[in-house]
Formats: sequence, C-alpha cells, structure tokens
Amino acid sequence: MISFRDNIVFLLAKAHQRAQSVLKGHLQTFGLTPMQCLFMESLWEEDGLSVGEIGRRILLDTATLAGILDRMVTAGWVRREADPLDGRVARVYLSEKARTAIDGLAIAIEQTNNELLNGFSLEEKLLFKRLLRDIKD
Amino acid sequence: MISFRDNIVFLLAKAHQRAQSVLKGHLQTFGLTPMQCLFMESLWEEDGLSVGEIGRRILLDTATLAGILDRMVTAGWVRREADPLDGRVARVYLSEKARTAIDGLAIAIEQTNNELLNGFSLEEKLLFKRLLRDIKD
DNA sequence: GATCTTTACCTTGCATACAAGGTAAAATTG
DNA sequence: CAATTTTACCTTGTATGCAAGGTAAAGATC
Repeated sequence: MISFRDNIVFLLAKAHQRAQSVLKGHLQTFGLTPMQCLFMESLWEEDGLSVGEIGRRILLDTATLAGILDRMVTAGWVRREADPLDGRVARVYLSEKARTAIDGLAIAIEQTNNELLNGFSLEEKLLFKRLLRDIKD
Repeated sequence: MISFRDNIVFLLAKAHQRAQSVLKGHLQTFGLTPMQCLFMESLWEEDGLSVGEIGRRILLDTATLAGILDRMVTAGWVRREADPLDGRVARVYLSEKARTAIDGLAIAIEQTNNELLNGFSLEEKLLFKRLLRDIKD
C-alpha cells in the first residue's frame, strides 16, 4: 500500500497547485488568471486563431474555452469575429489593451519561471522539463 | 519572449492534466474521482480525522473540502460526526463500503503510477519525484 | 442536388479550486 | 468571569476542466 505522498498523480497535482499560485500572484496586477494569460500567449504566436486552433495549441477542450473566451471578451482583452469564409469558425483577435500588456506579461511569466526553478541546476531544469513532457506521451 | 511550450507552469499543468485523466480512467469502475480517492486515502492512514486535518494532509483548503465531503457522504463512502469534545470539529469516518473498496483502489492507484512512469528508468522516476517535491519548496 | 457525415462551436451538468466573508465554539486575556 | 482573540468550519462567488449532447455550416457521396 503506497502512501499518496509517493503517488506521482498527487505530486504532480500539488506541484501544479504551487506553480499556479505563483503565476497567479505575478499576474494579479494585470487582472488576468494564468489560463487567460496562456490563452493570450497562443495569440501572440498567431493572432486571429480560431477557437478550435487555440484549444489544440494550449490543450484545452472547447467547452472550457468558451467560458474563458467570454470573460476575456467582456474584459476587453480580445474580440471575437466570425470567419467570413466558414460560417462555423469563430476567430479571436487581440485588442490594443492586450498588445500593450504583452511586455509586462512576458516579464511576469519569466519571473514566475525563475522563482519556481530557483533551487535547480541547469541540468535539473532541463531534465525536469523533459520528464514533464515525456510522462505518458 | 519564451514560448508557453517552455513554460514550467504550462508543462506542469499539462502533465497534471494527463495524470488526472489516467487515474480517472482507472477509478471509473468505482464511481470515484481522483480527489475523492485521495480524500479516502488520508483516512486509510488515520480514520476519524477532522476536516481541517484532512485538508492539511492532502493540501486542500476547507472550502473545496466541504463540497467533496458532502458528495462522499451522499455516496455513502464516509460518514461525518461531530467531535464530542470540541463543538467546532467535524470528524470523518470510512464506511464499510469504503473499507471493502480499499484493496481494489490501491491496485488502481498502483496501475496508474506504473502506466504514467512506464517510459522512465528507476533513476528518472526517483529524480522526477524529488524535483516535483522540491519545486518552490 | 438531396442525403449523409464531418466539423466547429455551443450549452448544460458536475467536480474541483480558492478568496473572502460569516458563525459558533474554544482558548486567552485582563 | 467578561471581553477578546483564535480556531474550525461553512457559504458564496468566480474560474477552471471535462463529458455529453445539441446545432448549424461545410464537405462527401450518390
């Protein structure tokens, strides 16, 4: 009988919890949640993505995405437009407010990563990321 | 500008997502969620814990715990009793149904761990757990 | 071109998660 | 022992997250 303290699911859940908490703190001044920030990051790569494409990039299903998108439209971070060529597709574009915030957000993200990985050597950081990517595919 | 694909928060979130999904699959036959199972595991260690003590062990705040406890009482996994010595404290006890399920649940948990860490060497498994424990404290 | 299937998105229902604020019992203090 | 503080728990509001089922547009098939 293994203790939950040695369970990889538990360890992942709690490391994730702490990481979310740190990022949340750094994003507080922007009024953004970690997930909303991630949502925007996908649009930094390519503005005007469809809802489905955003979901594929940040690995989130469209049911969850719908709520996040609604809140971000309401808060003025993005706007949503119907695709003129395909009536099914909803495209998402960054607002001016979002573009202005990018640099500050990038710094907050950078600081979060540094703070989280503070105690690790370079080798450990790289290995940690590899293990996180490789676990169960 | 770092891509979110190299962001440790993102990597943790998605590894966590996959781990939850695998465990969820293994628990489906029991009608338990991963968190409900974790809740019960704390009582395997020590039956009759208070709500607050459970929260400290599995690192969850009491607001979240309240809902989980309600659902588990309704489903007949645990019962809740007022502490006779301290009117503020609510204690939680495993039901017979829960005790009967323990062995099967332990196997499901074991299988989940094996499946998740399948591709890793023993050294990698140990290092991975250490890194997860050590990140940000 | 009418039918069928696929795709893209949406809505609903359920289960975490936490912040913030409330209540009552216990412990502390004067 | 009365007043204050602390503790334990609860409730509410907001934000993920997924399963399941619905709708409408696009594509495929005949």
